[in-house]
Amino acid sequence: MPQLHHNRLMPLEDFLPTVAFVAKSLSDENRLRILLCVHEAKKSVSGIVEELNLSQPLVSHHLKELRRSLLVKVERRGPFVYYEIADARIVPILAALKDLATDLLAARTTF
Amino acid sequence: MPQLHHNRLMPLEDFLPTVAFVAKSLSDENRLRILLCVHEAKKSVSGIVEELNLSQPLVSHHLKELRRSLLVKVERRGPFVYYEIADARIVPILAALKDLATDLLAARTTF
DNA sequence: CTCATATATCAATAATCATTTATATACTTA
DNA sequence: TAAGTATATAAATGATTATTGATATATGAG
Repeated sequence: MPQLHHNRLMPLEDFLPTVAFVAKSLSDENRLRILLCVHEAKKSVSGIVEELNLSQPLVSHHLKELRRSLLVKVERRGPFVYYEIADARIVPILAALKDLATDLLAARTTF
Repeated sequence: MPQLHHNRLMPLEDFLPTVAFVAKSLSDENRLRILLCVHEAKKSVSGIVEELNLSQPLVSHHLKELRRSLLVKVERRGPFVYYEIADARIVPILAALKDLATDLLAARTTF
């Protein structure tokens, strides 16, 4: 088990491609809805489709993208494929982005 | 000064378009480089151009996008236009994204 | 094996976007 | 006003992407 928690010692600047890649995965509203959906509980594709009222190919497409960025985990059980959030820390990060954005908007519209 | 800090009470789900919009602004490596560049100090466009070795129109283009998402503030002084980070809280958020992404990658490559 | 269902992939389309080159605008100085 | 510099915008291009409709693959039931 070599270097545990080496992450916090590495400068942010060296990981900008990685950060940009993850941010791109978070840059679509439907993907964020799917991400929060599978954060509540492990969900099948059809479950997500019904819950979010999106087409099945669209959900599969976005799930593929979320898999590419490792934000979700997959598990096949019978004919169903279940997705769940890979790391719950993404949610407070999204909340922090929301807080920041709303503060910036509030400051912008305050005269 | 109506409802201060109303943000934390609002559910994340209601702000997914906003979050997606900000995330899109963070989804380009050059924009992230510019953002960190103007985080160090207030910088002119030409200063950013030299420091990052990007073309001037490209830097102007990305600065426009960062302005659209309110992540940077602008100030004209003489012929120079200075940009600075609008809210320093974006940096720890980026660091958290980096930590999360590297952890996910490490877990992925651990067998 | 056949059928029904769950999910993934393919093809096509329209839209968005990053980048470059060229040009326009804004400001300062002489 | 004319010239020079700083920045922004425009036009063009190639690349990526979100979405849809059709089809393929995979799994389980009978």
